[in-house]
Amino acid sequence: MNSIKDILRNSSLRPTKQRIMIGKLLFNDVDKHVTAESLYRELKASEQKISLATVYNTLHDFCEKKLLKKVNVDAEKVYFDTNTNPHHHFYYDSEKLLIDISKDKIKIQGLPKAPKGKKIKDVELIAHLTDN
Amino acid sequence: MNSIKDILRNSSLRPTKQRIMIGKLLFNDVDKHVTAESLYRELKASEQKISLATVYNTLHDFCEKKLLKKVNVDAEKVYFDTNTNPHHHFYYDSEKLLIDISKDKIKIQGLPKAPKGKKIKDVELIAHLTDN
DNA sequence: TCTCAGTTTAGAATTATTCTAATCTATTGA
DNA sequence: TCAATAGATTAGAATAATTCTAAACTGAGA
Repeated sequence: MNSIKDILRNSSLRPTKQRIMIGKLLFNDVDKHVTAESLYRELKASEQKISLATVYNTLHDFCEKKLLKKVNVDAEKVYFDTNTNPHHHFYYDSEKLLIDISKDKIKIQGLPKAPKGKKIKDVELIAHLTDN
Repeated sequence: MNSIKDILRNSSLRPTKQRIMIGKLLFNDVDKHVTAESLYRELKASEQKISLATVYNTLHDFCEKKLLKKVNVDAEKVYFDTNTNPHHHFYYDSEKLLIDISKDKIKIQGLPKAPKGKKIKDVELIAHLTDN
């Protein structure tokens, strides 16, 4: 079992107090979808002292190191997903809730090839759910 | 040929000066992808007087009336697409440029069915392009 | 241990978006 | 036709989301 410190060091991120606090919340549990704001609230509730700016910085650092995956769903909400395997999402529009769909279930055919000099880095598929 | 006023009236939106200004920029031309900010700059350049808040309000009104389609790609950029047919997108990450992919080219298989009481309203697929 | 060159943090600044009070407009009825 | 009014629309002000940057911290080398 990797400690948070090891995870950080393996990604050449210094294991600072703030990053460990955040890492504990993110990586000791099942897969999660968080926002900067939701994490910040969780941290405050646990009496930890950290600024919202640091939460943002850390989430972005983690993304760069592929420890998290950024998911843009809603204009006013960026989610960070601890599941970094290629996969897709259901999004519950009214509940603002994100659910993973495993990638190997889904087959996408007919995607045009990328123009010269470009390649497809990532395919994001989000199925929006509403009440029926 | 529908005038902008007709388009607005058909959607039960009052044909105000501001909406007509915006409608002219959006609906008299080929398909476009705009942001509130980019539209606002265009309007200012043409000496029209309008507030950024009104541009936001109008874009959202147009979306509600299905005259535009909102596309969330990038955390810090919401696009509005004048092509309201179901379709998908290429996104040029570095250029922040959005390109339509016609829906009938693409086949998506294996999408789980929506949970009880929910239905899939919309499937958004964005293929991110980077330099290779 | 002491420097010094990055790194990291978080308050301040900026940017994006929404709210709401004031203004405008279409309709109704005299 | 015209005034009153209810609802729609606008845009300045407020809020919320995100980034910037100066100060604090840390680790490697002497």
